[in-house]
Amino acid sequence: MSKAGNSQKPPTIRDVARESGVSIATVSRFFSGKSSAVAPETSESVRRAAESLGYTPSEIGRSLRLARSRVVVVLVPSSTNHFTTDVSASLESALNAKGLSMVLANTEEDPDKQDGLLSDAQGLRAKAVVLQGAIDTPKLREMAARQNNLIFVNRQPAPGIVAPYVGIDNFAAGFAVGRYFVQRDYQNFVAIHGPRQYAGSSARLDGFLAGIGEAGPVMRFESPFSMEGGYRYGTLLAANMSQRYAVFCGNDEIAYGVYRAATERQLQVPDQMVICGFDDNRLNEWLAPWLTTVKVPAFDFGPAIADLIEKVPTATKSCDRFILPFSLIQRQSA
Amino acid sequence: MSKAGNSQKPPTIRDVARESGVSIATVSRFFSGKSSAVAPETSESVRRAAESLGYTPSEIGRSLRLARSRVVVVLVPSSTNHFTTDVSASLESALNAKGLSMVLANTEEDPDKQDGLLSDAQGLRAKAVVLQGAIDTPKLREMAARQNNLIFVNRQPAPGIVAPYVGIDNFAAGFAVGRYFVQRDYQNFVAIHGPRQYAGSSARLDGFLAGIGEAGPVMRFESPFSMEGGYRYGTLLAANMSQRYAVFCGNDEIAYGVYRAATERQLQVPDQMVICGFDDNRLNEWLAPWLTTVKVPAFDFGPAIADLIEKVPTATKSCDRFILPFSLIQRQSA
DNA sequence: CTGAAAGCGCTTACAG
DNA sequence: CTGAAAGCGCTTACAG
Repeated sequence: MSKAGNSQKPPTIRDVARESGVSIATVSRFFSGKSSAVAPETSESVRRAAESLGYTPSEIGRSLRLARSRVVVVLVPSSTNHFTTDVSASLESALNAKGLSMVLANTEEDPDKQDGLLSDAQGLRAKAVVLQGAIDTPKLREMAARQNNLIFVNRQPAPGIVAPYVGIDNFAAGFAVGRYFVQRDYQNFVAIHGPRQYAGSSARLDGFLAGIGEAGPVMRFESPFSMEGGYRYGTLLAANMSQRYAVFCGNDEIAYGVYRAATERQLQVPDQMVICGFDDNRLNEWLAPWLTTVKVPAFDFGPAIADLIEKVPTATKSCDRFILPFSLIQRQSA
Repeated sequence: MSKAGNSQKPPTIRDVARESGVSIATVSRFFSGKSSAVAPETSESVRRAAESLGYTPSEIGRSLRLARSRVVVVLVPSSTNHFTTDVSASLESALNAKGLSMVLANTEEDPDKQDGLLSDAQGLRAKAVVLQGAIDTPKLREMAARQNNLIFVNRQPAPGIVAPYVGIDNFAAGFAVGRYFVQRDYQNFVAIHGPRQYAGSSARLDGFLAGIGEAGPVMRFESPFSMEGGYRYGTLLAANMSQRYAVFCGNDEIAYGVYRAATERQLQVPDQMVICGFDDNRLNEWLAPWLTTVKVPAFDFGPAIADLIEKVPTATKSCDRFILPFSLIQRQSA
C-alpha cells in the first residue's frame, strides 16, 4: 500500500500559507490579482508552494465571501435546434473570455422543468440567467421581479416583465419574406409557423402575413420547431400536387422536414414547391445549400449577451433591447 | 421612488429562521431532505416564510460546508461536431435527473485552452470532469494523478493515465467497415481519418486497415473532424474521375464534406464514389439519408457517464471501461 | 508589504 | 423535535 488514495480533499489556502510561511491573507492577495501588493520574493514562494501542492483557489469559498458567483445559467428550449446550439456555443466562448462559466440546461419547452431549472439557477446564485425561449410562468415573473439578472433571447419577455432582450426584429424579417414571395409572383401561400404562444414565432408569422398583404390568402399550420413537424405538414401539402405552394417555415428545421416530404413525393424545389426557412444555421452551407432563408447572426448573439451580463448587475437599465440585424439569403428553394 | 431596487441580495437561511421564529438549524433540516425530523407545523411555517421571502438555499454555502459541489464540468473539443453535441445533450439530461448541473466548455482542441478549463474545473471543485476528446498534457496527467474524478469519453486516456472510459470499440468498428468494403468488392480504398494523435481516430483507422487486409492498398489522408476537411480531400479525389474510390471517413462531418465535393463534380454516389461515415448522428435521418455509416449510440452515452459519476467518488475502480455497442448502418452511399 | 480577525451561507454532531 | 456552536475556504478593512 505504498500508493496513497488519490481522492483526498484538495489543498486549501491554509495549506499554501503554511507551506510558504506566510499568512492566508498574503496567499489570497497573490491569487486575487492583487499580487502587486505582495513582495516579489513572497510571491515567488507562494507560487512555488501552490504549485507543489497543486493548489487552485476554491471558487466556492470565493463566491461565498464575495456574495457573487461566476456562473451563468443558460436555458435552452431544445437541444436539437441548431440555431439555439450555435447561440449557446458563441455564448460559451464569449463568457469564457470574461472568466465566466456556462451552466447549460434544457427546458424541453416544459414549464415545470423550466421552473425547476430557474430554482437551480437561484440556488447557484447565478450571475445571470439567459433564457433562449422563455415560457411565461408565475415563477419566471417572480424571479424577474425579484432579481435583475434575467436575459431574454429570441423570445421577448412577456408583457409585464421588464428585462433585457437580445434578438432580431422578427416581425420585420417575416415581413421581408412575405414581400419577397409577392415580388416573385408566388401563389398559394403557406406558413408553417412555430407555436403561437411564443412571441418570436408569432411576430414572424404576423410579419409574413403583413408582407403578403392583399396578395392572397395564407394557409397556416402551427408546428413545433422541428424537422418532424415540418415533415408532417410538408407531407400534407405534397399530397396535393395540383398547385405549387410557397411555404414560409418558422425555422430551418421545419424547412428541412418540408423539403424531405417534397422530395419523397418527387416534387422539384422550387419548381413544384417553394420553401423558405428561418435562421440560416451553419449547416445550410453544407447540407442544405439549396435553402433560401432568413439569416440570423447566431454567432453575434454570444458577445452581445456577454456584454449585457457584464453591465447588467450595475447599470439597471434593464429594459435594454439589443436588436441584431437579419438578412434574406436567396438560394434555390425560393 | 416607491419602487425598491430589485437587485438586493437574496434572503439567507437566517432571514427565513427569523421570519418563521425557529433556528437556522431547523430551516436547514427542512431544506436538506431531513424534513421528516421537523415537526409538521414547524415545517409549514418554515415553508411559508421561505415562500414569502423567495428563499432558495444557497448551493454555494452548501457546497462549502459539505466540501463537494453538484457541478459536473464537460469539456468538448468542438461545438460543431454533432456527435459530441448529442452526447452532451444526453449527459445534461441524465445529470439533471440526478440533481447535478452541467458546465459546458469548448477546448477547441487547444492544449492551453484545455488546461485553463481544467484549472477552472478544479476551482469549481467539480464533482467530475468529463473529457470528450482529451488532449494529453502535463496538466491533465497531474490532475488525473491527484484526483479521481476524470472521465474520458470517445478518446481513451493516454497510456499511464488511469481513469474510467466511456466509448465504443473503435478498432472493431473500423474493422467492420473494412470488411464490408472488401465483401462488396470495392477497390481503390481511401481513408480520410481524423488526427492520428487521438487514440480514437487512430484505432478507427487501424481497424479499417486490418479489415481491408490484403485486399488492397489504402490511400490515407489525415483530416480534422470537419466538413471543411472532408471537402478538401474529397475535392482532391473527385478531381481524378478515372476510378471509383471507396472512402472511409473518420466521422460523419468529414463524409458530408466528401459528399459535397463529389456532387459538385457531378459524381454519382455510390456509382462513382463510395462513402462511409462514422457516428450516425441524428441529422443523417433528415439531411443525409443516403449515408452509410457506423452508428454510435450517442444518446446512451449520457446515462452511462452519469452512472459512472455517481459511483466514482466512492468506488475507486477507476479503470472501468464502458464499451458501448456500435452497428454498421447500410444506406445508399456504400 | 503583511497579518489577525470577522464573516459570507450553510450542515451536523452534540446536548437537551 | 429543536437550538447553539463550530467550521467549510475564502476576502478585505484595519492596524501595523
